[in-house]
Amino acid sequence: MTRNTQQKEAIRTAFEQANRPLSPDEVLTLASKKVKQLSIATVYRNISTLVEDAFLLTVDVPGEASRYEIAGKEHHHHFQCDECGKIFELEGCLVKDRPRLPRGFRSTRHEVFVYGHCASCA
Amino acid sequence: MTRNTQQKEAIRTAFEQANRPLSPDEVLTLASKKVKQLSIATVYRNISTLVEDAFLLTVDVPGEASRYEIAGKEHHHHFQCDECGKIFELEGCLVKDRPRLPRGFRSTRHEVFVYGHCASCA
DNA sequence: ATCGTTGCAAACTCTTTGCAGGATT
DNA sequence: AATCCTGCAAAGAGTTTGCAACGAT
Repeated sequence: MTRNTQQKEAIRTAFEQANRPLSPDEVLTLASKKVKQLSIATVYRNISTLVEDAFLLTVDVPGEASRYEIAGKEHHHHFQCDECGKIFELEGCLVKDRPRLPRGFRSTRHEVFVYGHCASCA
Repeated sequence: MTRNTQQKEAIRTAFEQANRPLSPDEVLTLASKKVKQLSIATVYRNISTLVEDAFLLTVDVPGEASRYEIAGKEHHHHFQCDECGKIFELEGCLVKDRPRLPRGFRSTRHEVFVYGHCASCA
C-alpha cells in the first residue's frame, strides 16, 4: 500500500510546475522549498517509484545525469541550453523519414538532442 | 615533451583497429592484449591526452559511459545496438533541415542516436 | 640521468542501500 | 498500532588523483 507523504507530494508537484525534464538534483532544490529537510536519497527513491508507477519517464541525456519528465506525451525530442544546462521538450520529430543504416542493421527507435541557447539565456 | 610508451601505442592502436567509438572499459580490454598489465587509470589518462591532442573526440552517450572516436570525420551520428551495447558510426545527417524551436531559442548543433540491432546481433 | 608515465591505492562524485526512528493510514 | 517511508550514513560503481617506482629519451 503506497502512502501519500509530504515528500512525494512535493516531488510530484515540482515536476508539474517545472514543465521540463528535471534531474534528481533539480528536484531536490525545487521540492526542498516545500519540505525543507528533504534528502537526496528520498528524491531518488521517489523518482524510482514514480517511474514504476508510469507517472514519470526517464530521459537519458548524453554525458549528464538522467532527467525525468511526466509520462504520456507524444513522441518528441529535447533541447539543452549550453548556458544554463536546463533541458526542454521540443515538439514533433526532427528525424528524416528513412535513416540510412549499414547493411544488416535494423533500427527500432531514435533520440535527438538539440543544443544552443534557451530563451532566458539568449 | 610527450613520450611514446607501449601503453599509449596500444591504446591508439585499439582505436585504429576497432573502427567504432570505444568506452574506457573497451579500450582496457582491447589494449590489454598487447600490454597485459595495463591499468584503467592509464587508459583514462591517455584518453584525456589523446583528446587534448585532437587525435580523439568525445562521444557523449545517453545514459552510458562516454565513448571516444578518432577525430576528423565528417558530421555524422551514432547507432547503439540494444543487444551488445556497442556503438557504431552512421554516415550522413539524419535531421530535417529546419528544426522548429520555441520562440527565443537558438540552436547551434544536434546529436542523434539510433537504436536497434547491429548486423552481428540481428 | 632526467623527468614524463605507470600502477596502485586512496579520493571523489553520483547513486543505491541498510537501518532505526518517524509519519501515514 | 502496523508498517511504509524518511533521514542519515555507509556502501557501490565509475572516474580522477597522489605518490613512489619505472622507463623513454
